[in-house]
Amino acid sequence: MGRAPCCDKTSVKRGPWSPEEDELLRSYVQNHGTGGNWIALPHKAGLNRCGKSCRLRWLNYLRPDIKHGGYTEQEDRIICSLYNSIGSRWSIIASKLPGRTDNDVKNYWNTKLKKKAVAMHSQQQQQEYYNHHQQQQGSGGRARRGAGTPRSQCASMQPSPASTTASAGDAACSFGAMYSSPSTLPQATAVLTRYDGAATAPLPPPPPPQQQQQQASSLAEFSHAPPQQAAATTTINSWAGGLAIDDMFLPELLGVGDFLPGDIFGVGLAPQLQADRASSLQELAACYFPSAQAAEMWAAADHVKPPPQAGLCHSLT
DNA sequence: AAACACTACAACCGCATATAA
DNA sequence: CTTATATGCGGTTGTAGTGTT
Repeated sequence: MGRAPCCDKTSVKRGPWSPEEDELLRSYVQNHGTGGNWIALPHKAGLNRCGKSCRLRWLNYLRPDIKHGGYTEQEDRIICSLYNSIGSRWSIIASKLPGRTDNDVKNYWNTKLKKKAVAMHSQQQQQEYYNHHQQQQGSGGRARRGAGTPRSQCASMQPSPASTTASAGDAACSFGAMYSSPSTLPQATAVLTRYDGAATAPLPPPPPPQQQQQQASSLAEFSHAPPQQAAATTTINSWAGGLAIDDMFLPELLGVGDFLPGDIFGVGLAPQLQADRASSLQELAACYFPSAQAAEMWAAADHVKPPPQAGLCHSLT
């Protein structure tokens, strides 16, 4: 049959860790390692704790390479960029930030960064509203997204649908915000779709046929999604709508200098540059494909090689 | 000084997936 | 192949510290 029970949760200590417990766990792991068995570890280490709790304590707090607080501007941008692209995949985001844990990044986002994003998004919308009215009053000049707004971090925060948790009151996670003013988006703005089978938010109403065609062609042009699925974007819920690419930080994250819409997966890059960045691109691409099959479909489209088996998405921090 | 509100973050909970028996 | 457990992860909660009234 199966394995032995994890622990008796009624008899183990819970709540905050004491310095003594920390020291016991730290010294044990440093001397013996985890042994790949967190369940047995607390007993061996002389701790009256659940193995799960020990693992969490070690990974999120006691590891020697952990950084606490003091997030840099660059880290903020990386978090925003990745959240914008892949949603609340904290372990993936944290893996891009040396010394940071998923729990830490998650807390940082929920307590600080999200509020900043909401404020900036609100400011951006006000600006768009203002620009729209200026345009209607015949002042000429096309409304520019974010015009007059400092192009700083999180200015484009519009979390992906799948990142939402259906908390209707949460402006930062408002699906509608993504589509709040599509007419004000520059016509050339590319549309990025990503796979997420667990999209919880409702899809926006389908655009008129002409716009659908235009959207499909923009998808084909930039090839953000595997072509077979990109063509079916408007009919397959798994491709959870469109996400405006208005993000200046992914290229920095990926180490790509001149970023063009569509370059996330290497399309449009010079061959040499594409080769140089293949690893990073594949890592990110891996985040978009739920299965090896999808990755193969992507590979069959002759864009990039399929993500490695043990890709970014499967690695822990 | 006390009461209340807010913030930050550690820890817990539950679910999905991997894996051992 | 089936079942039960281990592990990893994201969401949520609890609480200590700090600021405000």
